[in-house]
Amino acid sequence: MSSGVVSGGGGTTSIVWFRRDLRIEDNPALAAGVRAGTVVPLFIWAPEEEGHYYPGRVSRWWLKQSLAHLDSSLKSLGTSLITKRSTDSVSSLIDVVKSTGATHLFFNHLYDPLSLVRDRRAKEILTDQGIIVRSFNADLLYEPWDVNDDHGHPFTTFTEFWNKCLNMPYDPAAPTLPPKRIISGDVSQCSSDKLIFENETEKGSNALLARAWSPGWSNADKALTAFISGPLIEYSVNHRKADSATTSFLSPHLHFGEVSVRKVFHLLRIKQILWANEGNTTGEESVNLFLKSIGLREYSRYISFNYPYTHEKPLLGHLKFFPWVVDENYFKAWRLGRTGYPLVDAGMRELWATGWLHDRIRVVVSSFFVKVLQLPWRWGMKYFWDTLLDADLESDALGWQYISGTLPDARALDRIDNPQFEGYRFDPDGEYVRRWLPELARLPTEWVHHPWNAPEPVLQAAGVELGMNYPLPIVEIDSAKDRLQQSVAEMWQLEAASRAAIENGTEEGLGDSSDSAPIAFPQDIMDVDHEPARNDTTSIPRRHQDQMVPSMTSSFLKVSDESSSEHRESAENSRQEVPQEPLRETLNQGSPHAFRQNNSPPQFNINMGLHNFEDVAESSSISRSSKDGGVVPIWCPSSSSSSEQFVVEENDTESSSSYLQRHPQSNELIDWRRLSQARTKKLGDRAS
DNA sequence: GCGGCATTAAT
DNA sequence: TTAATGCCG
Repeated sequence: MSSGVVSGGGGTTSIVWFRRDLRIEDNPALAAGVRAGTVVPLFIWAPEEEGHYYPGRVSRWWLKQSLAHLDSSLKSLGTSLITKRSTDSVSSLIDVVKSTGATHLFFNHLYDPLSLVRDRRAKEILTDQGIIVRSFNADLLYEPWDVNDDHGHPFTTFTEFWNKCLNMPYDPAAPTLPPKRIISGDVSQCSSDKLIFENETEKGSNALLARAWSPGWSNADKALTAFISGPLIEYSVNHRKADSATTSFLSPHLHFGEVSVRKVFHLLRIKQILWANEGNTTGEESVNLFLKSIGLREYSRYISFNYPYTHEKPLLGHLKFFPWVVDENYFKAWRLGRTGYPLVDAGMRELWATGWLHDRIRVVVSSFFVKVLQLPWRWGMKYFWDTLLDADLESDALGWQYISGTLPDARALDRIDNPQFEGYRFDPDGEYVRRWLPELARLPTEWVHHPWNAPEPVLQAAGVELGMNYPLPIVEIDSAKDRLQQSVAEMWQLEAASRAAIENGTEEGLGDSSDSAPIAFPQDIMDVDHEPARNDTTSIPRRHQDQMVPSMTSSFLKVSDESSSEHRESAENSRQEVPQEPLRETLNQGSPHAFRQNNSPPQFNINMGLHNFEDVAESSSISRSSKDGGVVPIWCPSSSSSSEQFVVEENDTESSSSYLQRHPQSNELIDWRRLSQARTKKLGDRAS
C-alpha cells in the first residue's frame, strides 16, 4: 500500500462510505481511504430516507447487481463491502465507526436535496464525535459552487452554464487509477446485514433485465469504451431516431457512479482532438453533442444544488398557478400506453416493459403528458422515477421542468408538439411503433402515426378497430391547444393577482412557499380501477395549485408499494399485447452492433451547437489544486419550505467565504421571480 | 455574392 | 414560434 499521505497508514482506519459512486476507479473517497491506511468500505441501504423517492423496482435491481460487482472487486483487492440495512444512515455510520475503531470517514458528494441534508448531518455529528470527515467530488466535472457568472452568481440558463464549464481556466481533474491493493480495517466486530432489494414477484419481473444490461463499474467501463470507439462517431447523425442503436448505454452506469464522468470527458476529448485533426466534422459534432448531454447531467446537479426544491416546485414561480388537470383516467391511459397517439403509446409500452426509453421519446411522452393532457408534471416525474432503470432525481427534475416550461430557458409553455408529426420525425418508418404496438403492426407507414385518419378499409385490412383494440385519441390536439391557451392565460391572471395582492400587502407569501394545498400525489390514483379513459374534457376537475408531494424530509411513505404492484400488474397485462422484448435477444453483450436499444446518457439530451474547443488541448495540462476533502454541499431545510438555508461548510483554509456569502440570493426565489416577471411582460405583450 | 425559401432543432 | 443554416437561382 502506498505510504499514508494523510496519517501514515498502519493505525488509521477509514470508513469509505459508498453511495452513488460504486466504482473502484477514479474514486477520490476510496483513494483517500487507501492513502490513509486501512479501509472499511461501507454501503448503507436506507431507502426509507428517500421518502416518496423510494427507488423503483428496476433501479433497485441495478443497485443490487452493482453492489455485488463492487464487492467482488473489493474482495480481489483485499477487503470487502460492509452492508448495513438502516432507516437512519447517520446512526449506522456511527455504529460502524464504533465497531471498527475507524477515525476517518470519506465519502463523495451528492447533490440531491436529501443527500445535502443527510450529508451535512453526518459530517456535523461525526465531526463532533472526533471523527475526521472528508468529502470529495467524484460526480461532476466541476463542483456547482465553482461555476459562476462574472458577478459570482450561479447561472440560470444551461447554455451559459455549459459555455462556462467548457471555458473554465482549469480542467476537470484527471481520472485516477484504481488502487492496487486495499488493506482491510478490522471488521471482526462489525457484521454486514443482508440487503434485500427485490421481493419474489419483483425478481420474476426483473429476470430479463440481466440479458440486456450488465451493471457494475467494470462493465460500465466496457460500455464506455465500446460506445466511444463505436457509435459515438455517428452519434450526431443517429441519436434522433427513436429506434436507433447509437446511444451510449451509460446513463444507469452514470447514475450509480459506476463510471467517472471525468473519465468520460477525457476520453471524449481525445476523440475530439483526433477527429478535429482529421477534419471529421461529423465526429466532432458528435462529440460536442454527446458532451452536451454530459453537460445537462452536470447542470441537473448544479440546479439541484442551487435550488434544492427543483424536484417538487417549479423554478419559475408562475407555474404554481397553472390549472393542472387532475384526471386519473388520463394518467392511467398515459401509463398504459393507451392515449391513441401511437408514438406516445409505443414509448409508454417500452418504458413499461423495459425500464428504458430513448431520450427523444422521453421528451415526446412527457411533453404530451404536460401539454396535451395537462397533468401535473410531478406525477409524470414520479412515474419515471418508479419505472426507469436510470431514474435520476436531478436529471428527471430538470427534464420535466424543461418540458413544463418552468425554466427560464425552457421551451415555450404554450407550445404543443404534435405527436403525429414527431412520429414521422423520430420514427419515419413506423418501426418503433410497430415493435411496441402490435395492434398497429400491420398498418401502412402512411397511417401508422395517425390511425384515426386512416380510411376504414385500410384499418380493416390491418385488423385495427379504433376504440376497440386501439383507442381513439384521448384528447384532440386542437382542443388541447385551446385548453392550453386558456390555462396559460388563467395562470398569468392568477399570478398577476397574486403579485398585486402581495404588493398591496393584503396577502403574504402567496408567492413561493408550499402554501397552496397540494394536489395529492398519485398514490390515490395509482390503484384506481381500470376504466377506459373518457374523451370528454368538459367535466374534468381542476385545481389551481401546483401539485405538491409532501415534503421528502418528513415523509416515510412508501409510495412505490402501490405503484410497483400496479406496475407489475400492468406489465403483465401488457406482456400479452407487447411482443416479447425482441431487443433483449439482440442485445449481445460486448458487441456494439447489438446495441439495439437507445441508452442515451442522462435524459433529455438534445442537439445543440457547442463551441468547438480547439483550445482544449492546451488547457489540458493545467490541473487545479483540489479543494475537495473539506467541502460538503449542504442544505438545511427549515420549517418553511420557502426559506431553506443553504450553507456550505468549508473546513478548507483555501476559502473562508461560505456559499451563502458568495451567492447571497442563490437560494431565494428572487432570481427566478424576476425572470418570471420579465416573462410575464413578454408573454402578455405577445398575447395582446 | 446575395436574397429568398426550405429545413431543422431548440435545455 | 423563431433563429440559424443551407441551397439555389
